[in-house]
Amino acid sequence: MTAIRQATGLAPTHPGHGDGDELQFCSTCAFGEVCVPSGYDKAALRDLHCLVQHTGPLRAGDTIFRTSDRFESIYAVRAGTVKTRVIDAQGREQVLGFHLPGEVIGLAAIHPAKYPCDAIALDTVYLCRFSFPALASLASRMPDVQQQLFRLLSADISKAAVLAGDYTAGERLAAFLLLLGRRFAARGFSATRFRLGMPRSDIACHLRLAPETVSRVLRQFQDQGLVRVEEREVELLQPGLLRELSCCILPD
Amino acid sequence: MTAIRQATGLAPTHPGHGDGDELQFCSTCAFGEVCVPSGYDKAALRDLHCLVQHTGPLRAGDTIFRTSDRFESIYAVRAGTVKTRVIDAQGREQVLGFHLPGEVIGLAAIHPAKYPCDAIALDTVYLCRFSFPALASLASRMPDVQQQLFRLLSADISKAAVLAGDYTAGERLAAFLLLLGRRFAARGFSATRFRLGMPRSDIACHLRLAPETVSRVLRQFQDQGLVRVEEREVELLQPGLLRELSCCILPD
DNA sequence: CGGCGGCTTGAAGGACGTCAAGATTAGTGG
DNA sequence: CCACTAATCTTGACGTCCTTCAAGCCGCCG
Repeated sequence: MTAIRQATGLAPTHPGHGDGDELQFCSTCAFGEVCVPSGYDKAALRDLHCLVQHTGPLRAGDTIFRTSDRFESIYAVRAGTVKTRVIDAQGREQVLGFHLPGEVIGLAAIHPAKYPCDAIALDTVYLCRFSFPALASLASRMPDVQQQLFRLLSADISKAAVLAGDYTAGERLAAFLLLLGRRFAARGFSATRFRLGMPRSDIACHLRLAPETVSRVLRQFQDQGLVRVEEREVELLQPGLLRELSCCILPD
Repeated sequence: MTAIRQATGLAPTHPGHGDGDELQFCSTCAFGEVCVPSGYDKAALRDLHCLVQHTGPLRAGDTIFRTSDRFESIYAVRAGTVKTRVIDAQGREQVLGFHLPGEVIGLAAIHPAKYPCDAIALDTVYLCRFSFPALASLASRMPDVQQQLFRLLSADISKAAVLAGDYTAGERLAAFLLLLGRRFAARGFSATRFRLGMPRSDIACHLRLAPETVSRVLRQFQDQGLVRVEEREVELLQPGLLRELSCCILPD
């Protein structure tokens, strides 16, 4: 990755371990406002930092949790890319989502008390692990923590709905690329120039398309001058047009 | 509805206002264990019952909340059927879900602080309205309430994922019918004999199919002896086979 | 070099959507 | 009670988007 970056003269386009120090990461993490001291008394802060456990590095293909594992913790991605997926009764894979640094996984497991999917590292991954019982107990004492958890949970409900609709391959792919860009931007990286952390087949599974269709549509986008794709490096050349294509999927 | 029920000699197949008294409803509601006294001190219970507001009746077509309305409350359905939907940029309707008595709507609005969809009564509807700020404040003091909210939120994340997959029309319809039956059963009604509270077109929108396809597949199911459909009355004749058809969608 | 996985490209087939017309029911007012 | 209209549902014929199948390409690594 580093080689490609240097060769093409790209600015850093992907959050990686070492791109920022601990504190800098925490400020862009979904739990940031919870973890970073903000006027709480010392006892509460000690509790908080006790329940966070840094894990990693995990290698590509490593499993973070598996379907039916007993639910104990939620995780914030600190570096790398994680995919969540289910394997249905016929052995077909369904990719539920990709998770970038600063994003949280495992929330869907609260209700059944079991993880409803597998979480798998797509490259070298570092995580923050939060014991959920400890977090819930802390939330009872700190309304901000409770509020943040409610928000994270609520946001996940809407995310799932985004790709549930009945859209064409082009609409879905345009929305996927734009959304990925926005999520990188929210973490301080370029919204128009980034690296896909996953193979085409995973993108296809996620968008309910055949890998061949992903290939064809990307080629078509490139021929129309909408994007530039080289391997997994992507540049969005005409975000406005992509936006128009995806307008029926993305909210704003 | 009552006329048809009597004419066909069906047992009561649909929860309606008057099918049970207040307390009986509350015992099957998603908030039941929160609302029904269970060892809390009197002050807490008074708070709780203050923040619940009974509303209704609403008529078919009435709106409970609209997209972009400021988020203030979540609702439990007490009687009737509610659909949630979004209208995309091209004016196409997407039905996100149908909500039966005992189920909760509005949770996806916490994060953006606005409702992300419309909620519309499909027939005569009664609701319990919970002020969310009051509920969150109560949750800080009552861990059980907090836990229940976490569970409800978490469950909604998984629900959205169920129909997001890449399945055939038959698989989706089979899963839809079975799931509806289970939800009725969870509220004390028959799991195999119930009334569809919505038109075919709404089912189609929900399952990402054309209304014509819903019609055709239902007819096919009937010809195969899997179901009996008469108007909106449905009887699942071979739940086992339906289960097999839908096995890649439904968990258990 | 040679093998392997990921990606691309082409051709053929299928599942579902679209269009159009007819059937059945519910609702309304005479 | 009946006629009339509108809405919902059904059924058929045809078209389309995407998948499937098959083959070839490219970069990577032993």
